[in-house]
Amino acid sequence: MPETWKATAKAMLSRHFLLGQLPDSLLDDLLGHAQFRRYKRGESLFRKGDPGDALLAVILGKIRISTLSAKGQEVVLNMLGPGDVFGEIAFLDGKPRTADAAVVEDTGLLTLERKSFLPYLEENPKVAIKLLGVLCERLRWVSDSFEDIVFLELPARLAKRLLRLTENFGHQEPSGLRIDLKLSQQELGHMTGVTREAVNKVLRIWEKEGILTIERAALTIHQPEGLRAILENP
Amino acid sequence: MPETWKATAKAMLSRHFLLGQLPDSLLDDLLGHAQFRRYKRGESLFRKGDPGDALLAVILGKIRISTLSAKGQEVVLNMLGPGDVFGEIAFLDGKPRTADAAVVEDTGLLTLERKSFLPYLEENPKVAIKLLGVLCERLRWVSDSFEDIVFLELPARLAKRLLRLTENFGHQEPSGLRIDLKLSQQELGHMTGVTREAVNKVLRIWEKEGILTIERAALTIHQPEGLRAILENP
DNA sequence: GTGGAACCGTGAACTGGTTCACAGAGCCCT
DNA sequence: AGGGCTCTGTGAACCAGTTCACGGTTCCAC
Repeated sequence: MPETWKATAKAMLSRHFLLGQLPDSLLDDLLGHAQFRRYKRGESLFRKGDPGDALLAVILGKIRISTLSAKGQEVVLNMLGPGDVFGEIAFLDGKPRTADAAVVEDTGLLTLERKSFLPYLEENPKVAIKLLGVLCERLRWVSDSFEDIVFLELPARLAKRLLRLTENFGHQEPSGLRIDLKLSQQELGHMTGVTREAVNKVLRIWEKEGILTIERAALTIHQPEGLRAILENP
Repeated sequence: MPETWKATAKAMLSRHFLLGQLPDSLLDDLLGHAQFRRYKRGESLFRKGDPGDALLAVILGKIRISTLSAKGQEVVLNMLGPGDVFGEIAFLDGKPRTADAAVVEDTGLLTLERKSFLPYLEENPKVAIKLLGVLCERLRWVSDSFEDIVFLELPARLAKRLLRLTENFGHQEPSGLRIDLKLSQQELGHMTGVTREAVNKVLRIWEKEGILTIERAALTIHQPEGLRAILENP
């Protein structure tokens, strides 16, 4: 998408659950301020504490949002794919970034700079209101994750995470839903706030029960209901 | 404050870290849409999942924001005092409340209804932008709490919480900073995601070390540095 | 193809925090 | 002023998840 990126990006944004409701002309305006760039897998986009203040939208590829503890322990907060928007916090308040963002596989991103956008925002309250919606959504998500980690124990947390991953990244296959993010058990541990070994033990139990099968960089869920059941009861 | 509440409320809001920067006329406008009411201690303002969509501001008194797990375990997310604003999420997106709010001690609240405010918002982008700031602030706070709970263990979490409480609710006394929220060790447990007994054990150690003294419904911190030190190392 | 590197599987010992159980302290209501 | 409450202190058994340790797999680069 070397030169046609604007069209693709517009199509993508207009499919966004909130931004999509904006009138066509406003979307064009927005894109007028934006830039498109490609990134290679492994690249770091920014780190927690960095001053950057751009808003980013994933056009294609996969992005990992994470944080490191003082002792180097990592937590993956989210995995993003095409259509997802991130970096809104620093973008909106101009303060340091709240987490790390890195490219998981080759990616194209839309970038919107704070300074080129703020004046525009004042004149377009509709856009501001949409953004309020985006932030509320994000806030609900984070609060939810918070509750999960204090209330649920590992099996439930892991089940929930896998279900969420299937929603965003699962392909339907004859044998079941396949998640083929390059997802090591280590990473799954980081997503659930737990060690590699603990994840392994739970996954193997589920494999024995026929709920899923484990492959190298992928998982196939045969019985999503099995996972849902774990969420419901003790 | 039976009839003069508008003046008091205005004074309070103008001291708010973000809303205070709004021009005087806008503040008056805002207050024109607001209502004042008193609440008795123990009253529930709303529960998670309720449809309510008002924005609330504490004029005086104390409010507890919390959630319950499926099995009835409670987590206190925050304690609010005069000048604090809450309920913005449901207010802004019109969806169900994300947590419970209850009155800890007799309280006066300013209430702003979503429907009477939304049209106004479209015409005053400056207010929308301030609200974006408020949401960013909240998002940073929640993300922070999230990291605390996965990265820090109990002593550090508790130390951090106590320091935060002294900031908002501590009185300076000859012997040290006194927190006299009616704060049972049970509640402290709820705030740190841990049992009453676990809190007790840590507090007693600190008492023996002279960092603080425990009274019935209060704590006196003699050496805040002691707590800060716990945050820094292992 | 082959040698390393990164990932997976699993078991044993350990640990921070829970659960249960019970005894004492302070509080408030009549 | 005394009887019940809720809150505190503490110890013993227990448990989910960690840490450590090590052997086996799969992948990829040369």
